[in-house]
Amino acid sequence: MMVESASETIRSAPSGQNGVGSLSGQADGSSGGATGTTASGTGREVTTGADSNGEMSPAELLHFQQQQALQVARQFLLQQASGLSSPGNNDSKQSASAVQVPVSVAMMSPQMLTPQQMQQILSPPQLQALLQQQQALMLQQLQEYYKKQQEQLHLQLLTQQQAGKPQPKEALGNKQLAFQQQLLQMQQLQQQHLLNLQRQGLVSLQPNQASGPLQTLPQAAVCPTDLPQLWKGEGAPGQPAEDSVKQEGLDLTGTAATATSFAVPPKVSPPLSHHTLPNGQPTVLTSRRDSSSHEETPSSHPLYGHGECKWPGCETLCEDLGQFIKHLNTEHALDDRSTAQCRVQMQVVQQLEIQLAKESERLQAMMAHLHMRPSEPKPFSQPLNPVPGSSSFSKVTVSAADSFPDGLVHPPTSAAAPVTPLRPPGLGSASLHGGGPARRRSSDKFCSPISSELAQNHEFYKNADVRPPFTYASLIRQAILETPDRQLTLNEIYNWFTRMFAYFRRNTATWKNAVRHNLSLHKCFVRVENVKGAVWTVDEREYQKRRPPKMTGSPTLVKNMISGLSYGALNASYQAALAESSFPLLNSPGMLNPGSASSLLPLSHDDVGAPVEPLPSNGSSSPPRLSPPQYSHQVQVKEEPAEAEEDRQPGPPLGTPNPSASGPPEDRDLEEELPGEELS
DNA sequence: CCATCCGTAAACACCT
DNA sequence: GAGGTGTTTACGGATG
Repeated sequence: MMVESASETIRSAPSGQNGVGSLSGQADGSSGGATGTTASGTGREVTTGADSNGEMSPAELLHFQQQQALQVARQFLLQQASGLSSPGNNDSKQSASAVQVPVSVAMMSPQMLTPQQMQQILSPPQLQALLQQQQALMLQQLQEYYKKQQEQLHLQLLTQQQAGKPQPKEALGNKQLAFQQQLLQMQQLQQQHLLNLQRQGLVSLQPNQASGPLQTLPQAAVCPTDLPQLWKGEGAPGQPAEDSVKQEGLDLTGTAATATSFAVPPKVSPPLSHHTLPNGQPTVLTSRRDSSSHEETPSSHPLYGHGECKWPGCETLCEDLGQFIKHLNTEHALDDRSTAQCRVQMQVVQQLEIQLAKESERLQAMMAHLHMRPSEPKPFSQPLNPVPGSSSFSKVTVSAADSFPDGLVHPPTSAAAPVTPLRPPGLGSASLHGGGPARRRSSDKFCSPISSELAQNHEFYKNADVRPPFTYASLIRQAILETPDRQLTLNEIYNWFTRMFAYFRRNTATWKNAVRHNLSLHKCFVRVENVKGAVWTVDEREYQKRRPPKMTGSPTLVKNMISGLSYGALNASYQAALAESSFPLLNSPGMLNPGSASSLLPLSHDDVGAPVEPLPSNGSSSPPRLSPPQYSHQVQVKEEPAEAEEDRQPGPPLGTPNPSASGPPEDRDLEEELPGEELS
């Protein structure tokens, strides 16, 4: 148990009842040895009739769009492979524009990469850019489609009138109704598609821009952190949440109507509303079936997984798909509430997109830097490349790592390799390189502060229902260390989890159990009796003991990457790459590395004092937790460490449970200092 | 194949 | 008794 060589990451749990929709959307339970991502590979090369005209059904059109997206992506890959990628592509926007390949051209691309392959090769930002562009395109075409339909309808009406045929009113009405239904159908398809994409984490759509990828993202009127609450709130009928959404001015209905028209007045007969919904394919990038959404996919539904409804805030248990469909039709019919929830979801997507854009920028800069391309200084929050000589990968030392919060620099040797965008298909993608997607095995080698990573991305985790790529132990530790007095009650730990990660706002029973389990199981967590009760502290020594001295990059990372390309996994991977590099560092006995000594300090510093913004988290009921800085002045000791620790801390020499009580030599002392230091 | 780690589930005890 | 807190065991998946 001392050696925590294994994954330091929290992988997507197949078990939990619901898992993250995004993570486990595809296969229930553990069935997915190759979980998810499977189906998408096939049937990919479909060449749908190019002219998306009258004949094409909405579903086909969508499918067509998806194909186009894939083709464009492939084209992009080609460009990259041939080194065409302009160095200027530092941010996703540029990437996006750079990818503007005429559809026709894209369609002709000889490259036949599977979506998985592309995902393996393309970095998240790249995918993001590609998909966003494609979505914009898609929306445009959909709009055209709408127009055509309308024109057709008008024409029909006109001709009928001209013909003087006394068209029974009902007939007209029926036609219009039919048209409306068709529109609605398409809209739902769109919505479905968007949801799918969003769940896959690959794309999110800006409601109010039908075209034009990635642009100034209109800040959501709703605070991202409110979203989860909104969901919950909306779950109950007559909740104010819905109203709040409306009054928040989410005028998406008007502006977004073209994109995702949730605004369709529910005058259309309900029955048809949901038939089209069932079945997006949880698989990555969706497959053909996905688009041909009229046929029921018997086995899956994007809103159904692990036996429960994944409609935001719902989680109703449904034994089978049929039951779920029923539930969907009854509980989530096309009504005001559902519409409002969709709007909220759109906001979620928006936020994710924003976050993704940020991350994309960062990644681009990282890659640019590691490529040694003259990357223009990005407006990062992070002061990277302090290391002048950093240009040489081989020489990245631990100290350098300090300066490399995000740079997943693999100090020795292979550092360069990971960066290359193109890699043997079987191997991990460069973009997610080194750090390893979900697991941190290789992390030791990477020296970048991650807790900082966590801090930097905490906005992301806060809003995105993505499982953080850290183990429970790491997270717990982080939670505890983030507090000025380095101790938390169980409940406070819970609160931290829910506050920091959207993912942990669900399945509370599961992860709370895991938290308790970890607290009890790991020696590094020390329970200290308190007046009020008990608080938990971290024994850094023990914690560090867990880390194995040697770990090198492993192919397993790759595997993870490949297998887990779903939304969560993708992000997790990305995050993990960044994150893992930091946590470990903190954890690792810095002593091992001579150079690390210096870095250890700052790092742990970073770790501890991580700039985690306090951010009013409406999410949790937790008492407003101040950021360390604000806290510093507070009372250090919640209570004197009663003598109740022996039970847990029998013997470890340094095991003084209460950090503040007796500062264990180096580490602890250091850590103690950190807060103050950081604060000042 | 084995050992280890991790996450999850669950049973149980204790306390409020 | 219900619920929260802790502890412990068991299991399966992932990994080296």
